Amino acid sequence: MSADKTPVAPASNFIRHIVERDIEQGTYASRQWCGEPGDASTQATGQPDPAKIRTRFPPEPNGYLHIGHAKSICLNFGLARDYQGVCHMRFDDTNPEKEEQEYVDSIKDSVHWLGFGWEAFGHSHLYYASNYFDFMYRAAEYLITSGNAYVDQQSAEEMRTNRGTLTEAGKNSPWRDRPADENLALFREMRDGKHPDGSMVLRAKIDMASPNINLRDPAIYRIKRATHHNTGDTWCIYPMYTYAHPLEDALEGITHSICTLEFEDQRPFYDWVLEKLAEGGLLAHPLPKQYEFSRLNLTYVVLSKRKLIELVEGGHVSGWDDPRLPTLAGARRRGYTPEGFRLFADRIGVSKADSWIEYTILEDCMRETLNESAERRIAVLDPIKLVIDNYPEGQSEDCFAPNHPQKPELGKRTVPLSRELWIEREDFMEVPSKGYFRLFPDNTVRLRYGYVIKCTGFEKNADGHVTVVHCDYLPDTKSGTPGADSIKVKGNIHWVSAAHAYAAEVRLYDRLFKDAHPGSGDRNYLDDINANSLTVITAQLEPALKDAKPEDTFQFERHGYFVADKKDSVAGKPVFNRTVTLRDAWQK
RNA sequence: UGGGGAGUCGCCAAGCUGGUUAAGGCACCGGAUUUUGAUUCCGGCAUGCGAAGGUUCGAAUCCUUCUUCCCCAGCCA
Repeated sequence: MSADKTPVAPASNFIRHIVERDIEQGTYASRQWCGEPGDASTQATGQPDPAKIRTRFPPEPNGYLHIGHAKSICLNFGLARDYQGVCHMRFDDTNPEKEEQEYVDSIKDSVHWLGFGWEAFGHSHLYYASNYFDFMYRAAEYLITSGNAYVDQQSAEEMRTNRGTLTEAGKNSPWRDRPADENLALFREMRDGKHPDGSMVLRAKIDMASPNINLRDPAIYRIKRATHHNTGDTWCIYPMYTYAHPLEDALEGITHSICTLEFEDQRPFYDWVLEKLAEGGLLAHPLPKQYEFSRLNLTYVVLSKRKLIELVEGGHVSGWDDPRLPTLAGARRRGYTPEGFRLFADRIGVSKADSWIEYTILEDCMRETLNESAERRIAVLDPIKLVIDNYPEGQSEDCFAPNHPQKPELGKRTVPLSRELWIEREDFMEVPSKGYFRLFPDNTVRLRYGYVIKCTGFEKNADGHVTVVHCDYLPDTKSGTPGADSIKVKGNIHWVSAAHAYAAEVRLYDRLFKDAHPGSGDRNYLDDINANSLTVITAQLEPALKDAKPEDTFQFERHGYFVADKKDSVAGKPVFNRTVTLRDAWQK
């Protein structure tokens, strides 16, 4: 069925147009690539770059990836894939205080899980900003000697006041016109640990009166005595993101540097740095260009790093991989699929408009991919006993259920039928509501893959709750036999033999927030938490489910998609997480 | 009251070097098939492109004014 469904090419977007235009005009055709990142003279020894374009996914390893990152990953790696390019996996690790190896590992894992890799043209394109510290330092010295940077000894406080405001120009630092050789000596002292943290900073010398605040002599190097996860204690000065990022891109031969809208104001500085270093011969044209797109906003979800941390540390969820969290680790445990995320990324598109994607779009992408891939199984989540009074006690027989209705090649499995079954509580009504066509007194219904039965009665307990439903089966109506269709019934309910069922823990997840825009208005987003986002039940499952392996996904027929939990399942005793329910036209 | 962005159907989003019946997806509404009230299939769904003027034979596309929303004053990224 998927064969005749030609995969729809991702919708066009402004970034694709730019890439296509650049390829057509040969904007980057003259780039040299020596096989690894390097400055102008190093790359000059290389060959014409076999990659038509180079993009990069540059997370800071200071947290877990979330759905918003998935959009960026699909964009950057997708572009490289579609235009014979390469996407570099790059860790932007310029702030040792916040970064850890643990995050590096989980990020790599998530990118791979999403289906992308960084092996191309015979090389592994895994890079770290920290590997460029030597070059960044050298480039900073060049900026100093060329009169484009100076060491400022104002306090952070003074720098802030002298930066001016959005509407007023800033004031020049008293150190702004220090001679280059003094700046150079001071900068070297900074590097050599002669000055305490925070005592001075290297600043680009641009324009304190610029209407763009980011151009009012931005800091590019700070003193910070911290052990770096990669370079250890080699350095006590570290470059700032705004300075480091364009250099990283340039050294790696990145053609299209794609980031989110909030960096738009930063672009003039990005170009400024690159241009200055190109003038000095440290970098070669053509230089990378930065393009910005709007970040993902999802209804009912919170994606800010700060809030995610708060949810985890505040104990509102069980950890970074809690299935209710929008982290990729959580989504994976929830049973969300890489295919679903890729479909989602294609579906929501890329633009510069602020937007809120409806959460159901994501769910629908998961349903769509899971419907295709997940085998069907039977599970009774809210069990009530059904007794077939005319079925012999102690007897049982096999019924045959296809593993996938649209894929007969996946075969069938047997499910045992006996006198006492578990059925879904909501599949019986003492007094049927209008349009209800399942079980109620005197109604006939099919036991899916089994017999047609007729409801003959029911029992109630003292509280008035139905405890047992009674029925008779019609012997000649077994599914797959010639008489199966002799009686037409509208209702079709699933069941599990009580004597053979596997009673398992099943977690039913719902959205973490009850408001589409958590924390909007003057509310605290924590007050919008849905108190019923997790329901743990004991369900009665068909016997075959006992052998499910961690991360096996299934459709529990008439319910939804479920996954055997990655963490809490043990051999022979899997527990299941509900990924997403099936659509239900009836409940509306 | 500085600078940078964005406003096309309920939600996304093409189109924007002027000329198309204003793509497509999701949602929604019909109807068909169906041993999942699932899936699949077929059909419907913007005289309208934030607003008002203007240019033009012709404008979502060009010009002017207005309006709404988002981002920026870390030695974070």
